[in-house]
Amino acid sequence: MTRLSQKALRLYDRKGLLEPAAKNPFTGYRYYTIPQIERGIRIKNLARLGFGLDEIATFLDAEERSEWDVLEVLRRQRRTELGAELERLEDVKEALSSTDRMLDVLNMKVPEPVIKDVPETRVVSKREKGSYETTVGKLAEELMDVVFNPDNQRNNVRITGPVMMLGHDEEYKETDADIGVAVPISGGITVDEPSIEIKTLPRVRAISVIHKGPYRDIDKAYAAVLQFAAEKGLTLVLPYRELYINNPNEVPEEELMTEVQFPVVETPETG
Amino acid sequence: MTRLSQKALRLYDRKGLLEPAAKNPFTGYRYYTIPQIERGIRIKNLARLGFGLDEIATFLDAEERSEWDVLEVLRRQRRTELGAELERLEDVKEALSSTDRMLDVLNMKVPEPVIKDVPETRVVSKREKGSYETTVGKLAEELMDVVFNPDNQRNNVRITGPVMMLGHDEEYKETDADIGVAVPISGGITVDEPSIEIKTLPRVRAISVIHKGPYRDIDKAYAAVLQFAAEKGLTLVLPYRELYINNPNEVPEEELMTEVQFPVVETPETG
DNA sequence: GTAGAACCCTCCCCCGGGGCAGACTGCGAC
DNA sequence: GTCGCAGTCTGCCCCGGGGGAGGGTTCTAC
Repeated sequence: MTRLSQKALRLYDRKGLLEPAAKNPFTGYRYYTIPQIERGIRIKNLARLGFGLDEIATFLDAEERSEWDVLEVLRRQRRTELGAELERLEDVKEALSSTDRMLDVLNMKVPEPVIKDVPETRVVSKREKGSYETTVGKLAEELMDVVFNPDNQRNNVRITGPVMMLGHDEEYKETDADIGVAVPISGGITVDEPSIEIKTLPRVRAISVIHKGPYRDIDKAYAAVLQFAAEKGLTLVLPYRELYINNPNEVPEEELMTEVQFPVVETPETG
Repeated sequence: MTRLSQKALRLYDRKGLLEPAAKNPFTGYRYYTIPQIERGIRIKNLARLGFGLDEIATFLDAEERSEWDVLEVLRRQRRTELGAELERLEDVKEALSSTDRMLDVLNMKVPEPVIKDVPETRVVSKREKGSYETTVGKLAEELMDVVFNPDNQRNNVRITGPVMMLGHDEEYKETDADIGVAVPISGGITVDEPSIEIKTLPRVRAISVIHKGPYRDIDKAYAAVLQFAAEKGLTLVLPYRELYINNPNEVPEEELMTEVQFPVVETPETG
């Protein structure tokens, strides 16, 4: 009658949520009375609405004491959760609508920004003005030369993560862009060239999106970041970072992976 | 980068879904390579679409061997499941939209039919024609008298479930309705009156809906049954049963509970 | 060289039950 | 009385991880 399984009944008994009126102490058989069946049905209904068992306990308790505001709070809370869940499932439904769309999602052709805490990172870096196309590669090579020079190798200096670009410009500049390149390292590195710095990039909260495919399509990732920031009411903070996850010399263009990390802060209240 | 938690990574390792390229046998530390990170991202994406871990394994395996039809099957299957889930959540959302609606659901003012297997039941019963109002009560009393007569009490005859009405009419009849009343019992009962039968009601699949409130509103329950049967393409079979869960003499009208059980069979194909 | 912070590891309990094993019981039928 | 089926019991493992304990390991900074 309650549409609760034996398992559920036993569980509720153990939790004290619905204890049988009588329990044969010899055989352990559980016997329920009519009011308990009714309570069971209400538990079942609450569970169907997605409440957890402890919430259900709170709910029934509050109801018994006529604390209506508690019920109201629980309901609103649950409705909010449910809204988020539904939204997510709608997206999933869209992604499952056709095989092509599903494969696009799998292959990350659809950018999916997330907010992420990026930890402190110790890097060796160099900053210069120039065009993206030539400068990033050049600086990266210079830094690699430093890391791999015999002195530093002897000191057990190692690369601890992907090479990244730090962008300091508010807008896209074809030439004369303010570009930093950084290589995460560990170990006691020594550098003679004064333009090369050892520093620790601060911990930041950032919008992160992974772009897979030719680098020339990277603007899609940035578009996604901007939209996400606008939706969530976040303010972007410079410098942003671009992490080159795999090596252009080793994989075909289609397989290239780049992670964009754009630091954000909560947008302050106006006034 | 994969947005997978440590916990998830460890789990996938144990399941063989994503094993680290290297595992320091001394410290147990896990180290992943770029292709593994990519695999990790795809696993994460599949998980977001709601696939189970074993399905994900099947999926990635099939993909590797270019068995596209397998992917297609998995996708369709998942989409169907998701559709059902979404439908359910839409109902839940509606139920949570206001406090009143939520309480209506809890108090079973909204009938919710389910399909249920009703087991065999041994009953003592009597059948007669008359009007519902008078006949059910009369027959029930007669049956109770039989069960509680000294002879049967001595033989440990007991009532094992709620009194029920068996309806044999296709349509509602104000008078001259074909009405049976049955009381589930255990024990070796003896009956002298020939119009009272001992029989075993067969096991049936039935649409079940619990009605709470005054008996005069029972038609809502039947309306729900008819609609449900039509939706699922089921054919109703007589006799239906009405179970009187609690006793009208003990509880107020508002608390009365009645379960309607209407046996069904799959509608046979036409032609 | 060493201290301390920040990692990582393994192991165990939690959600809300479903499935299954193995043992016992209740009950109708003979 | 007693046989046998069906029902119930307890207990353990499973889902897909999250949370936390308790212990070892990097790594930077002094």
